[in-house]
Amino acid sequence: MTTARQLRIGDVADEVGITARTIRYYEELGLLGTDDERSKGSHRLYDDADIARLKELVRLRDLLGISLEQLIELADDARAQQCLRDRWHASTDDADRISIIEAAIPLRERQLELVRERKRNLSEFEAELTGKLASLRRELRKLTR
Amino acid sequence: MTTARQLRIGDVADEVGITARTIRYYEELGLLGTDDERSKGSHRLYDDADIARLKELVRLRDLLGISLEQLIELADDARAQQCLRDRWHASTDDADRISIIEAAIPLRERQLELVRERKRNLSEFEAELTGKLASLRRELRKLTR
DNA sequence: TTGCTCCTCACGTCACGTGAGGTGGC
DNA sequence: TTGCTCCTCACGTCACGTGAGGTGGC
Repeated sequence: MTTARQLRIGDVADEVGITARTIRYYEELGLLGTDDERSKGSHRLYDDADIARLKELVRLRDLLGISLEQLIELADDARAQQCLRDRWHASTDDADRISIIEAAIPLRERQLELVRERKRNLSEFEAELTGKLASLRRELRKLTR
Repeated sequence: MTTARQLRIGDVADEVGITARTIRYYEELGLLGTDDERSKGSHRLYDDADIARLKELVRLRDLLGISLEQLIELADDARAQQCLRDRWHASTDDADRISIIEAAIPLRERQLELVRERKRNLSEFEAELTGKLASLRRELRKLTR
């Protein structure tokens, strides 16, 4: 049993690049493990898995512009998957692991498609900007010659 | 004098892919020509230049995640530039046009740099996702064989 | 004249920001 | 014990959404 390092909310916020308020808000929305055994008023504690999760949420939010409502849906998908795993966890057999992986693959594929679509839109924008810059520079050369 | 087509706010909203409320809000913030001669209560009218401007604002907002406050700054830059042009407009000489172009170029260059940075971040994300997908598929093949 | 779209308030909402006032761990 | 970070309300803000009630143009 490895003792994972326990981080406080401020450290997590710094590492992820958000504020403590945002982390509490995401917990309130159910985007993070709700940590049932924490007694009211006591400090929240996080580990590296939580940091990885938050970083992914923030990236989906910022780079893809996904709303928190949509993030909750994705999380629900993931949780349904987790539930599936828990139910079959007594018999950690191959059928179990296969179904988990088969659920995870289309989720990642959807994310990948969103990333690529966004890149295409940006490439279009980039092309327009380079075009405008080229014509501006052409015009400038014509005038300064 | 070409009679530019006059569009109403709903048509503009449809074409740009936003709502009329958003257009009014942007006008309120000073992101669109404030149209001084419109009497209170009468309909707003737009032309193709307004549509182009709105489309660019929306793209900067959505693809680059730029806040409206920052968009206002950019608009102020552009307006200062416009002011410069107006002041020297009596003598539409080369020095005038050169200064305008020399002001426009770094503005476009900054936008281009932002677009490329965003693309780099997305490429990084894309690489991670393809990596995860590859290992998921490897795992699946190992289990189903 | 009849719809339809537009107008102006004005309150609601989402995703947090920002104190106020108080408690907990090195 | 002294700071420092944490806690929980709770109100503020940004970027609009969403009616309410009324007016204007084909």
